[in-house]
Amino acid sequence: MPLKQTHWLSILVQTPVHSKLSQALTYQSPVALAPGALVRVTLGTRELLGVVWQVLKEAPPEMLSRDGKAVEIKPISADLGLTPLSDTWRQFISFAAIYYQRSLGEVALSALPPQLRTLDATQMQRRLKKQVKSNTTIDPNTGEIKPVNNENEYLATSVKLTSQQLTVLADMDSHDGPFLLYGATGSGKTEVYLQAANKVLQSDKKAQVLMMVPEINLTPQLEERVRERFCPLFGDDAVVSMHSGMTNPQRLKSWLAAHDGRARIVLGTRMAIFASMPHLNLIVVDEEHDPSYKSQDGARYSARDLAVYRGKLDNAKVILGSATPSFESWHHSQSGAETQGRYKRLSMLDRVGSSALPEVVLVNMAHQPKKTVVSPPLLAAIAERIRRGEQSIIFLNRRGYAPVLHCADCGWKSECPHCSAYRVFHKIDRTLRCHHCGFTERVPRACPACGNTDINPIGRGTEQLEEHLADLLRDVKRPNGEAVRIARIDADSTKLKGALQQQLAQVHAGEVDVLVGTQMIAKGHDFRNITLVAAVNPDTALFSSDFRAPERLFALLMQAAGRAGRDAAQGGQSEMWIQTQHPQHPLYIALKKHDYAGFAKTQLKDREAAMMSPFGYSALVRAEARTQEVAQAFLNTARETILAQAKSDNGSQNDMLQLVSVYGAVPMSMQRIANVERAQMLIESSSRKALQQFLQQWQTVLHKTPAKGIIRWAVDVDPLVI
DNA sequence: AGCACGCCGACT
DNA sequence: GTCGGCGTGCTC
Repeated sequence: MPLKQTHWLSILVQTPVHSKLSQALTYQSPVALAPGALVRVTLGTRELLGVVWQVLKEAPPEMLSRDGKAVEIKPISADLGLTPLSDTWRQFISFAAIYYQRSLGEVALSALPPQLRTLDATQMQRRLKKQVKSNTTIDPNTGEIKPVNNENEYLATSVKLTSQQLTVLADMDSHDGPFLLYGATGSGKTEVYLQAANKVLQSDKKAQVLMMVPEINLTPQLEERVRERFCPLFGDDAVVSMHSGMTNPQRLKSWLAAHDGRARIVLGTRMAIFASMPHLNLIVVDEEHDPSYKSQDGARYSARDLAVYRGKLDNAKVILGSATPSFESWHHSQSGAETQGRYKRLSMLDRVGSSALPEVVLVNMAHQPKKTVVSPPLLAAIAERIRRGEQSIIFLNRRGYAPVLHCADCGWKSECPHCSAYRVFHKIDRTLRCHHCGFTERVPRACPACGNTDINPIGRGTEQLEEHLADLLRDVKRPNGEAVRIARIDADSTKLKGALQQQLAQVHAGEVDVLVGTQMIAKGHDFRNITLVAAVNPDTALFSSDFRAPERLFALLMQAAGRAGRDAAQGGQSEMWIQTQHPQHPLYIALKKHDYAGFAKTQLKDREAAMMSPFGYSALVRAEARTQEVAQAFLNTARETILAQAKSDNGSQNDMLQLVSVYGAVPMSMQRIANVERAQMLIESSSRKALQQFLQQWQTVLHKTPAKGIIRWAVDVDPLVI
């Protein structure tokens, strides 16, 4: 029913890119609303959260439904009454949606806290009132209620900055950025972030800072440091967290605090890049090389790349920090005509307290007996640490007891019936578990194929390594004569909530002598008393088909090495041991010299020759179906359509296609997961612009391609693995 | 994506 | 007779 006086609005709701409703919908409102306002609207029988995207100047042209009747434009149900989202926030969402080939509605709505979708207007108002209350404190003496004092006196920190930290901070003051802060582990990057943040927050009463970390559970120390530093200055609710481990009410609370400007610092994982921060002045991306900044579901965005764009939009400085930057960032921060130095590189090569980086020791496993797990020299080195009362970390990137169970008689292997993968043998509960779909069974007594009772594990995982080390070290005694204490940290040992924190605390308290684990312990943890870090079998990544595997291995080993000798007193005697069949491999040679720059240079040369990122751009289309044929046929049909279209069009489309290569559909490297077949198609271009243009049209073609039997499909722009 | 409508099989 | 299976189609 048309209202007497009405305002026409285009409004975004949660709609997937697949559906016909991927565009903004039109509603009307009796009162004027600004773009960015949050409203509730009806869609069919449901009531949904909507974001006002545009205010239309006039009544929209009449839409006709299939049966020829005019589609009625409904009024909105309610305005939630929040401050509208900013123009730059909306621009940012638009950019992300276009760049990553998703609908506006999907990106905008998934950028908001989930609970906002369920609250109606009255619940929202109640919530806001509560929020105001929590922003006040009760004076313990008078019982008087007063607002938190946000204009606290400046607390001078007792931290003494190194000269390189001061240099870097001065450079950040005098340049616009974005900055690549290239700093060795232990060089004091975190202190630079805190100082930079402090400066911004002190100089502008409203300024906000966004700090991103790869995984917040793994870096509680950073959160602690940020709170310790800034809560006394700006109040307890000036620092909020945003990550998926929080409950929905907590997430809403943090989001609202950031949105209305009360939160001065937002500390979060990749999702925090979409936080509404009206006075955003600084973005820090810690460990910017970390793959977890790239989302692997829904809109597959890179929070690191988006951070650079958001900084530009919001006129905020951007600091990307790492000891082993992504090759993309490294390349972009090179001075030279080619890259025009898009980022400003700032280096901090000395460790605080001038503790040396640990010495890298390579053990040539080709000279060891065939099935050696822990070589005698490494074992001796570990034993030596135990006798001295020092700690060691041993890395193995395979959890479970053994990656596969095998029957020597008939050749049966413990394949997962639902995936193209082996089920892993877990001795601890005598199960075979698929690490992809979770399918679990008791270990069979005899070979399921031939009945032979002699079935054996092949290879080894952390569980077995822990057992093996306990055996090898059983006669070694600690300084006080007690037996060795060995612990294991991996996804299995930390399944229970809080288990990780508890286990880490044990290591910190010195209750563990040897820690066995997967890469989850390589990240972010400062263990003071660790003087030996060893990678037992890192070679697999050297010859992986994944072109980023060497980069990741190098970063992981550097990071792992950084765990050792954080204490200046022990820095000199700390060691990083690597057991390898290929001690002459350039990666290990570079690692031995702690030569990230040299390694990056040779790797970037290879990538340039192959026109890979950052010299070329790519996207993947992935399709899932019950059969591989159906998945591939869908992709190939779409490909033929767009190629035919371009051929018949002699103009711009054809020109664009000259710059883009579209390859045929192939099975994904993990071809089948949980009985779903997966196929992918690679699209490459030397021009980002051409690739974007192509993807734009590709999107419509894909939508029109018959998708019978297709479970889902999605485009992944700038994929991590090809 | 939800959610309703709709048309066929085994149950209190 | 009804509960419920998931196929088709619509939502400003």
